[in-house]
Amino acid sequence: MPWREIAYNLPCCYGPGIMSDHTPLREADNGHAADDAYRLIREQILSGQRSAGAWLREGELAESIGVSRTPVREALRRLTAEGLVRHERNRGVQVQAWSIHDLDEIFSLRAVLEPWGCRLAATTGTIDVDALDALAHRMDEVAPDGRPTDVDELTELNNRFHRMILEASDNSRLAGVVSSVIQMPLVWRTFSRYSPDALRRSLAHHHELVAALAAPDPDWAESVMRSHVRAAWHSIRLRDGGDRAPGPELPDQVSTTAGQPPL
Amino acid sequence: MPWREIAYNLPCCYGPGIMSDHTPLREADNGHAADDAYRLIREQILSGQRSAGAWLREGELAESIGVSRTPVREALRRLTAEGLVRHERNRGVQVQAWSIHDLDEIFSLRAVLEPWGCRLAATTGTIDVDALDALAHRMDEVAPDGRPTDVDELTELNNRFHRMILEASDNSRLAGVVSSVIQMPLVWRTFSRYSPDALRRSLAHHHELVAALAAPDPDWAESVMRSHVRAAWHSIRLRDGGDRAPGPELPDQVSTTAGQPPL
DNA sequence: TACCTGTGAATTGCATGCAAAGAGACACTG
DNA sequence: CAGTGTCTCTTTGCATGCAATTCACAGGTA
Repeated sequence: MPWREIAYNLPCCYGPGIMSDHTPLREADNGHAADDAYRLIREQILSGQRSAGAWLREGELAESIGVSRTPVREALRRLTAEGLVRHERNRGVQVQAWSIHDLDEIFSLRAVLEPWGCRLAATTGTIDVDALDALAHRMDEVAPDGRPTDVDELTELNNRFHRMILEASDNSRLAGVVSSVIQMPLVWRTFSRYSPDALRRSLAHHHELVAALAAPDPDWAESVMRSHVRAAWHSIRLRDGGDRAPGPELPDQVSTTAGQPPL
Repeated sequence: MPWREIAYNLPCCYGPGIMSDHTPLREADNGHAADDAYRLIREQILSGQRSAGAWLREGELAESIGVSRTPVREALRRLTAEGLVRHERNRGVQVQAWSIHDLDEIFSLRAVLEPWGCRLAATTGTIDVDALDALAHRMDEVAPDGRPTDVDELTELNNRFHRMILEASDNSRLAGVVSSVIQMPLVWRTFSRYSPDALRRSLAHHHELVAALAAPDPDWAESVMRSHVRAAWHSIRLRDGGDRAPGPELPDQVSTTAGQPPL
């Protein structure tokens, strides 16, 4: 069967012969179309360029990114699995919309999982306390007196801080579950909602966590982390008109292990 | 633009013109190639037809299922996101291999999440106790005297029992997280590893859970569920040569809420 | 007006073919 | 004999085009 098209596929990357004039994104083109698509679309969602409820058209995305629809589809399926977008058969994909109820679900889950992970990290004792301490101090610098100079960097440092603790818990699924669940608050651009007081308290918690993990005292670590998460929950809700306390379904202490004197 | 191929795509489903003689699967063909591929591949993995470490070739799967490689790729990406298979760029996809350590991770997570969910279910009080009770009794019938007559049905009933409780917790993410995490034990074909004694105890737990949720007494419900999960953990490990107790990292009681008299 | 019905445009679903990346075999070189 | 280049074969990655579905909207009927 003869095939007459000459350059059916171009030699390497950079898709179809004719390309629209607005340069395709793919800044740090690493040669993996699907990965690029995933990263770029995800960024656009988290940065708010694509707002909740907006439809993501495969064709439009493919053109703007500079790849064909195939890798875009793959990226969209991945984002669907992560819960950032919703997929309806034969209709397309739209950016997931979040409600206060979602926020409550997420924080009540965090308020169970993160303290537990923190306890585990204190128990295994395999955490690099110095690195953790460095992160905490770096955050102080980025947010002197509770006023952040760079919200993005602060968020990034905070994520690394929490991730480091969870990874020391020796339960990789725990770390995976938490990070899959806390995607949404990123959309909320968490730290920009903190009052200076709340932010100062949050940073103080970090230092206290370092101390509890250095001790190491699992009860202390778990308890500080629970305070930390619940305080964050309040800080975010308060800015949102929602002034009732975070869900009554979560008692003040969910998980207290008996006894064991401090130190 | 002339197009000479006649049946380039066949009118509806059922892929390419020439099809190998061994009938493609797609038993309950619902007309959605990607979904069919996902379901069939998943079944083959869970049933053990594709054993851990085996490579899943897109071409082979596509042919055996009776679709093209595109929907197979989509199914494989989905399974990757769920952790059932591993994907290596340009090399392919292989069935995930599990270790005792994975089992411990999963059960220690369950031992935190399911009791908490059970507490929530008892607190919201929105659970259909009668339906739950019916499931518990049905399980008695399928496993009279701790000897299952149909392991598959028993597993299915058990899954429904636990899912029903988690869905009553009013935290959809909790249900999602648990079900995404407990895929692996399915591979272990859990109930076939239970001794008659262990299975009897497990079924008794179910009835006790119904009672605790009917009361409703959140402390009781939470506590029974914790026993239930930890007992299951032991039952599975004991059959595996591993005779040490499930990870010391999880104290016997992870989450005890103070006070509140029974009833 | 309310309710079908049909037509067209936009968009996804899927099959296919080429190009590129690995894996293994084998000869060649130091 | 170990290391290295090259050749081939297998398999994935991606671009593309047709088919099918959905939606909006216009026109016909009660």
